[in-house]
Amino acid sequence: MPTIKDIARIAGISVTTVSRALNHYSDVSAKTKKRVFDIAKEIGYVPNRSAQNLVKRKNNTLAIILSGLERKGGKDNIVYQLLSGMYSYAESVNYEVVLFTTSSAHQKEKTYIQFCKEHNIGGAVLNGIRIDDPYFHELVNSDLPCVLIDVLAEGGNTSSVTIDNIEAAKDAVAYLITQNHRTIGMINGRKEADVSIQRYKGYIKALKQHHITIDEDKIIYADFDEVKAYEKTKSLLRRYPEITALFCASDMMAIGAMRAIKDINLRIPQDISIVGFDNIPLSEYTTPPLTTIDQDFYKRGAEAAKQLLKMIQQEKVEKNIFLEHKLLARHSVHML
Amino acid sequence: MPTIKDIARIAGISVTTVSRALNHYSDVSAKTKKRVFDIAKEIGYVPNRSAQNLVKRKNNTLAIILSGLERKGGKDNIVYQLLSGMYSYAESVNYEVVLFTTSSAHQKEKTYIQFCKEHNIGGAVLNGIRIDDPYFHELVNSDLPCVLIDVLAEGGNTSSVTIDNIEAAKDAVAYLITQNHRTIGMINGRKEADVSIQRYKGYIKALKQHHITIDEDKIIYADFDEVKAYEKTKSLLRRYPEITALFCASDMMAIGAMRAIKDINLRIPQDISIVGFDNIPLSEYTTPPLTTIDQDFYKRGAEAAKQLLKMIQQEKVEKNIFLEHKLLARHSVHML
DNA sequence: TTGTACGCGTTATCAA
DNA sequence: TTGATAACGCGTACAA
Repeated sequence: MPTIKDIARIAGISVTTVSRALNHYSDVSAKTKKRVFDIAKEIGYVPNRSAQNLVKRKNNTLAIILSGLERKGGKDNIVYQLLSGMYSYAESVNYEVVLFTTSSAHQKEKTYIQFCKEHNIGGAVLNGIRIDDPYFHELVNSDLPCVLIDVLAEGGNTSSVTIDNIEAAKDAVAYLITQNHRTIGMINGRKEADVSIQRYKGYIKALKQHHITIDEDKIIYADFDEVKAYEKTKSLLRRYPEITALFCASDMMAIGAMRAIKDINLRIPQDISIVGFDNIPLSEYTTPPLTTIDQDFYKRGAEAAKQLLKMIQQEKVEKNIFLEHKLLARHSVHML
Repeated sequence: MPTIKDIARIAGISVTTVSRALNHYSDVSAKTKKRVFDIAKEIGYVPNRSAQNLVKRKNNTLAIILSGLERKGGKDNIVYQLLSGMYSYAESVNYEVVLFTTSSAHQKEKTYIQFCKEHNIGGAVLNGIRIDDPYFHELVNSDLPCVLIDVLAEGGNTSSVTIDNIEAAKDAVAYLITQNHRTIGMINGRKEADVSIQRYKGYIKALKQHHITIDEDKIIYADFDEVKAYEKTKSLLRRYPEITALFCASDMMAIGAMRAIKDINLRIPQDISIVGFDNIPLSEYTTPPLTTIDQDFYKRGAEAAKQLLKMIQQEKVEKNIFLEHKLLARHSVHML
């Protein structure tokens, strides 16, 4: 691999001059500069990033730390969208993105911080990290800029990009209520998850506003998992045949629930109405198409990267950025 | 950021010894070693990858070069699966994976090779790169180990991981024939794409084996795009109302075609049978569920990484690896 | 406008 | 078992 030394030797000048020419310093004669670039091109010179990073002590790289990149995990397309949005913004400002996963971290006993420092990462976007993950706290409490997806930021050098999950859940449930549903079950995610807590609050809020009695037994937790949602929905509906509608905290769970409903020979939406959350690509293709809360994960990723860059450049940023959401009425809800 | 120098200073020993201790060299006394690790932990030492890479001249990094990481591109989940599989294998052998996209390359006028050399990449997996991309040839003809997904390898230091697309397409069409279909249209991808050429051959082969007349006009190209498939299918079916079945070279196109069929008031599968290709997650949720050719992209990614590693380690490898495929009969095909 | 000299953090060579 | 020294490729203060 040719280096600037080679260019210097061939051109008969010093490496300093080569370096400055390559970096478009103003104090290099046009002639020298051209010569340097010609030679560089001719011998196929490519700068060595490691050497550059070493001397510059930074490397224009953002990390995205994911809770999983597992075989079955991508069905909802959320990670992809996030990555895509983040990548696109990073690219536009000449940054690169590297992936790191929680599984990889724990397997190698390498904390997120270690990974970031090793790689000279400027800042990290975190998605789907459980708040009981010790590595998570270590990172969030460090001085490394972090942007959290879907978890409200508190201390440290962190901020977040999310939607107003309370409002969104409230919108979903309120919609069911306007369609005259009064006995509405909820399929929630994980009790400890921030989004689940928020969406639970929104559910409660909507019911209260319409003076509907709350029955905690009609709220079940299915870990954001399609299969668990399937099973738990089955037993929920058997226990409470009076339920006419279901609010699900994710589309994947809604899809599991839809299958459960069909399997116990109930019709959607005539017997059971259902609304999901996320608007994943799949939700458009179910039968019937799923009414859901739309949120834009591509934009979320891009916003997160943008936010992160500001933080890296020490600009002042809002602690929590709330993006738009909207109710997308398709055909899984029936007016009573 | 603390360095080995700091450790050396605190421990009162040389950096050489620290380095050797950290790297588990056998010629360091247990006592010294322990002391080094204790201090390292205490001051929060993290090795600097850039420095390591600079001196070791290698990286333990694989690249995956993607044709796109676009907002709308991930619907089929293929890139995710590939990435997931590749990542999982790479992780198991302590390699890292970095992403690079064709759009990013062309936007910055940075060739794939440049990217790889800059980053000291050991080898690259390529997916979805058009063969008329000049950067593609530059890379494939270089000495950098490359593994191609879905494109047969020829010269250079390349190999490929694919399925037998001819056989797979033949299986799909033969299946339609066993269900007594005789007028079978094909929705293919792109005339120049390797997989499209192979699948075309398989389609022809199946028809010939059963002595069915081939009508090139019943083959259309929809660029692997759902919307284009929708439109082109509409006009195809109007032109040839005698068609009873469609073979699609991708599930996304099949999904577009299904919508077209419904929109012109034909029923699936009673009026038109349809078989797709890929077995993407979506295909299971369509109405009716799509009969398709199943291929495992997760495994493909893992296999590609494995292959790449062998090449990097100068082991002998097969030029083209063919993975399994199988016909997955769901409910979009009707027996005549 | 150009060159000299040094340092970034790490590993490898050789000698002690 | 340890240490001094050089080297990896590059950027930059300072001098010329």
